Amino acid sequence: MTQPKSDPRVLRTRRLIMDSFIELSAKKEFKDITVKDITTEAMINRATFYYHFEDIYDLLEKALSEVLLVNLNGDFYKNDKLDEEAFVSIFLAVTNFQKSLSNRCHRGYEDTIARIIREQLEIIFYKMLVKQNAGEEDEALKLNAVILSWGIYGASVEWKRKGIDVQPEEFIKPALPYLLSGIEYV
Amino acid sequence: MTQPKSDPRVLRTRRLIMDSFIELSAKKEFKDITVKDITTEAMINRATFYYHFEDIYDLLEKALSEVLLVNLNGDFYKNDKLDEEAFVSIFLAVTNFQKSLSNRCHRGYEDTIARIIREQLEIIFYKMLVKQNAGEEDEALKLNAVILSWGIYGASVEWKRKGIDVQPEEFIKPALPYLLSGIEYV
DNA sequence: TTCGATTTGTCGTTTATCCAACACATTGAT
DNA sequence: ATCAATGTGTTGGATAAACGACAAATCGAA
Repeated sequence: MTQPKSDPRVLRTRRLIMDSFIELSAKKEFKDITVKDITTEAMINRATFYYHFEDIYDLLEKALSEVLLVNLNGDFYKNDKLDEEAFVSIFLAVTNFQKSLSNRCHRGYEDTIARIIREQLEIIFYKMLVKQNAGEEDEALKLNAVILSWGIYGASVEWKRKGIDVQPEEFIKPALPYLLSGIEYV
Repeated sequence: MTQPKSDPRVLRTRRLIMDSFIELSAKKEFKDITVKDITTEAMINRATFYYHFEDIYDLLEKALSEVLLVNLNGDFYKNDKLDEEAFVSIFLAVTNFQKSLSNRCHRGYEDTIARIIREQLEIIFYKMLVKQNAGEEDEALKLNAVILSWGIYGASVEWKRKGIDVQPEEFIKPALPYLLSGIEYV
């Protein structure tokens, strides 16, 4: 994992690349986007791309993570504790994210996207659990975060399967007790 | 005179600086704008500013040149020849430029602005004269360009003195024969 | 005036970006 | 199947940008 650099040049270049990629994603499918397209749009050298990203899949991963994180942070980070309201708004963020993706047509990468979403959820849950239960054993919190992330992600998949006519709130609220049964530190 | 560099880093940085300066000019007066302000807004290092510009006056000069050139190129470069229509549209560009400047409040730099406008006009006229009279003696064309630039610039000053209720077209059209008397290569 | 704070230019070093070139896929048309 | 064109990923050397530090200049208030 690359540690976050603070050099302005790095931040600027990564932003240019990310924005260009998201821009292009709105026009083409992922499979038709080349590294050359991105670097041309971003007006940076192609070699510079490889300085920051393994390849185009690495970029996809990081771009998706970022977009999802923006979605998540906007909403629920205000009250800082994992109550019912927090779970509902996290679930809403995830389902909104899935909807916006299906517009952008990243077909053929559902499993990649799934993994990214779940990993990000795990990170978020772990952070919130640490805040809420300061001083607890790390491993136990980590395990809880894993379970919660799989649970919420599974719920979003199930919601998707049911079709868009079901409101996410109405779907998740009755399911929450089941998801939380067996969770220690919430 | 610095020769135009083609390195993308150079172009990008200069654009960032220029845009930030123009941005700031809309909010503050020129005298209240510091190099630090500009580089902070542009998110570039202060030392990098001095790599591209002598000082803030150098930037003012180059920024004004560019803005004026954009004004000029947009309009009249289509028909490529110095007929009456071309003179009218050049004059319009200059007077529009002066109006937009008086909004942006660059007080105390009227003479600098004047010089820049005239120099740019000279460059434009020379280019067009070269196109029109391919193969003529350089010095004669240069002289004509100088005379034309002073003439048009003088006319714009005179127009400004008269107040904005006079339409630029109506002002310049009757004056053109006087401006052009004694010009050889038009 | 004097003092402190801010701005201005400059410099040497480190780091990110550019560039040209390369071998190796992948693609698409004939 | 072949060939040309295009994309991929990597390298080494050149150059621009970042950074911290510095002395000098400018400004404003005590």
